[in-house]
Amino acid sequence: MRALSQGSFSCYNYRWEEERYTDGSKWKFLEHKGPVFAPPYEPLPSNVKFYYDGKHMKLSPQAEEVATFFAKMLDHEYTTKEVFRNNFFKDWKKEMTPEEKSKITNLSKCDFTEMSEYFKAQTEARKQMSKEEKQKIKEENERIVQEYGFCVMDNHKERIANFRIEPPGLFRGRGDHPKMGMLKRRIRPEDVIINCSKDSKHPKPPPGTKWKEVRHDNKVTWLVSWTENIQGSIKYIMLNPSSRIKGEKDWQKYETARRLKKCVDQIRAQYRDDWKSKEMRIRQRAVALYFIDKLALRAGNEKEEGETADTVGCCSLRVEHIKLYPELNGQEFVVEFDFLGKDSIRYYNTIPVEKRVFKNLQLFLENKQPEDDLFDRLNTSILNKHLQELMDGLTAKVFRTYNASITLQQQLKELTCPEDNTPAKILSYNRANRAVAILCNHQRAPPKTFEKSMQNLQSKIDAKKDQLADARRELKSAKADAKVRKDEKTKKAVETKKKAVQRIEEQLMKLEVQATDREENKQIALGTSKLNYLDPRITVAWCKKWNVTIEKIYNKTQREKFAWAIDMADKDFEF
DNA sequence: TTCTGTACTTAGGAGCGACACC
DNA sequence: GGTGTCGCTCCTAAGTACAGAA
Repeated sequence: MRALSQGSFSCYNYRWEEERYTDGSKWKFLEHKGPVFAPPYEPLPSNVKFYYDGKHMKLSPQAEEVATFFAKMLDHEYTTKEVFRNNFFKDWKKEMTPEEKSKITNLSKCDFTEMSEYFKAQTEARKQMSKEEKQKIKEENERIVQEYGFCVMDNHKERIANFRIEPPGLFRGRGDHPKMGMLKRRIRPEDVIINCSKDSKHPKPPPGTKWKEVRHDNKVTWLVSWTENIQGSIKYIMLNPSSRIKGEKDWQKYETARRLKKCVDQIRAQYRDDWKSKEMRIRQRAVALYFIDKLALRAGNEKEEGETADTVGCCSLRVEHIKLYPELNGQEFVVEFDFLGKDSIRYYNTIPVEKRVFKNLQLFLENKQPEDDLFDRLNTSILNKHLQELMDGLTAKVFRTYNASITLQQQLKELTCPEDNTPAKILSYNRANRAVAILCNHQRAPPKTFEKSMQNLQSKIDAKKDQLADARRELKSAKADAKVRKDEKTKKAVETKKKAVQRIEEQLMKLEVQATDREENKQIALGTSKLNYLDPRITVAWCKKWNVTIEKIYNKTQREKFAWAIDMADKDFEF
């Protein structure tokens, strides 16, 4: 592997040698066409009516548009939630004319069903379109991608990730979000900041409009930004993961994690030592770091109360999120974690910890209320400052990357049997991947059709087993036949039957492997760790070592994102 | 030190199209 | 040809991190 600092980087699209910028610039030249805006609102046909308190009411276009957002979500349980309904109604009223506002005073008296039916019919009609019509739409989409989906950054044509501006609609937060149902307003050119280089052809705003600003900031990587109205945060249009700028950043991330590998033993020794510190803040820091390292918890930045769902990470854990058991199920010093993490995904885990950690936790809990911070002398900024002193570039999240990648490597070593066939090897890979997903708590809702699809697979397996039994019987009788007759023809028949048995055995095994894999994956999402935490070079090396084609592990998008790794890792790569 | 704003990464789910199967 | 299944892509929310102002 080449050194990062040399900046040489050649893969499918990149066959060049160039210096990295050392002054913090991200590019010298940047040219693009600007964003694609959401299509304008098309008023409903006059036969699609809205009713208030049982009576037809024609809505003004603005009020109607917002009403359609609600109508489109009618089947979702969101619309039954109190918070959602209140937020929606409040924002909807802001879009009404004074007359509408005075009439429509109760959301429960609003009847959106005709609108809802109309949109369902439209979806259905879209499905029923002829091949030609569908092809035409596809081509039009393709044209837009060709025009707006690419930019030029320093001599390279690059794919843009999200060149379409988010359309207006109702905000759907995750979990118990206090702002769910609020109106996410339409973004206009006047809201948009364009970033490109001075000497590029600047994107043109749609006729009759202006950009909010055109700037030329090459210290950042984004092309377009705007401020959304729900949280007041900035949204960006950036490049695709396959781009040079994202690929290098990704590479750098894994290189930082590999540097941690070299000093992690020392860091662990130190935080263990710090459990004994005289200073409370150091003990807290040391215990938090232990959790981040051992359990791959997220850092846990503070959040503004009431602005978002109530979720926590390590530094923001509260007393109510852990329980201490001096003894539980035959194990000593057990900590039970139960809290909502990112995306309101529940983290539940009981783990035995060392006595010192346990005693420290007892100390941290003393005289506190359930809603008090567990680590009251600590936040992510303090923790990261400390980590920075231990290793250049070290932050809390590097531990997640490091532990994920090292786990994959170890698990692959442990689980891969050289004599296994390819499907079995892939099962081992998925199991190693799964170990990481479990560590990182990457969950998914079990697919709605899970039970059924499992049953289907099982009946396929049963059918295959029957088929195998038949084939074996046939083989047996062929053998008996051959023993009696002893001629070429019957001998040949035995060989054919033997092959058939073998083939069916292989098919059966493949199905069984598939069933195991699927069952074990019911509530676990492998994609997130594959995409964000596992050094792709580990995977590339494993594929090369065991002659598994990379296509079996990475799909096209993933191969594009990891082109740098596919290009540079050989079978001996060690994380 | 705390707060705020900004930039960028990480996350799960919806929806859609390809493909297998009947 | 119709239907069910599944993987992929897109979408955008929700994190982390850090700089600079207050």
